[in-house]
Amino acid sequence: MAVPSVPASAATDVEQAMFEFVDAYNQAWEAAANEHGLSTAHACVLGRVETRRSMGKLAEELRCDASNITQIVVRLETRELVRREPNPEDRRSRQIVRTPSGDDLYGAFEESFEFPRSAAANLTVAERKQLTALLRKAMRG
Amino acid sequence: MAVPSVPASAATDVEQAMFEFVDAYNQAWEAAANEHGLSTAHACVLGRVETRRSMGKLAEELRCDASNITQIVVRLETRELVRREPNPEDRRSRQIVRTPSGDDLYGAFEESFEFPRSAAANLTVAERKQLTALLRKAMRG
DNA sequence: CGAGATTGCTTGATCGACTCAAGTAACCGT
DNA sequence: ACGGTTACTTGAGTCGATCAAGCAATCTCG
Repeated sequence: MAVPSVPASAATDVEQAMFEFVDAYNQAWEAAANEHGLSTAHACVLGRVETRRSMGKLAEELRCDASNITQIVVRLETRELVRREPNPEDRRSRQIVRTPSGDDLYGAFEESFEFPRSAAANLTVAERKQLTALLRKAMRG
Repeated sequence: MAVPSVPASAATDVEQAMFEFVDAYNQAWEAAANEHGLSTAHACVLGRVETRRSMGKLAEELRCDASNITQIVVRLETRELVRREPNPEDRRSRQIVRTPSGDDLYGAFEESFEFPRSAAANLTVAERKQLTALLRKAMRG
């Protein structure tokens, strides 16, 4: 599915453009993940643990239940893409880190997720600045 | 989860802004759906059938298996949000239509999905035009 | 016309993602 | 040191998604 969607009849022109952009982004993101044998959930987690993080922090950042994270991390661990290390300062907690092969895989994934890069490349320097400013302003502010 | 994500370390400024925008959009969309007791999949389908569509067309538009659509439409039908009508021109095919209460619910959902509207409202008319143009250009040409 | 392929959808099996409730171990406060 | 809280795990259950099979309607072409 992976389609935020809004029927073809989407309101104004900007709104339509926003929808199309978001949809294209989402699609490209999912496709890139799949290319590397990652589900979107796995890619999310793998992305976050570029720097060491606890399970709880991951759950919070990804806005889901801790038990969901457990499950995903376990699968990533059996694929040896991440490791769960004990936290010497709090033995309840576990620190998740990418393994070197996790780094490689995620690197390859990012590489093939060229949508944002190529979107940026379609714009001049000035336009990029403008777009950044407009997006930020649109998002409330 | 619902986080396309890219680690905090996301490349350039525009790319970061794009990510944040997409993420905010996705989140708002999902939240609006949930507010009305809709999963994202249900909201997708319900949105599409504003105008009559066959199962196959839905599957194609939403890029998923036909059996997935069957399942979702069945659930929507038991909630009386859509109806499956026979297609007199091809008795294998079924036309999906929203019921009046489906219309109401989807209307309420769209109403509460104010992200794109308010994003647009944060911009001047000229800025909206600019943003539309930039997004389209970024998306390839 | 009619047998064989194709199309449109449904069913059933299976898996992953997600949530919730319950459990366990470690920590913290008094 | 006991009670409550925190960090995570486990188990049950649901939904979303895909695949393989099946069935009926339609199409095709000899």
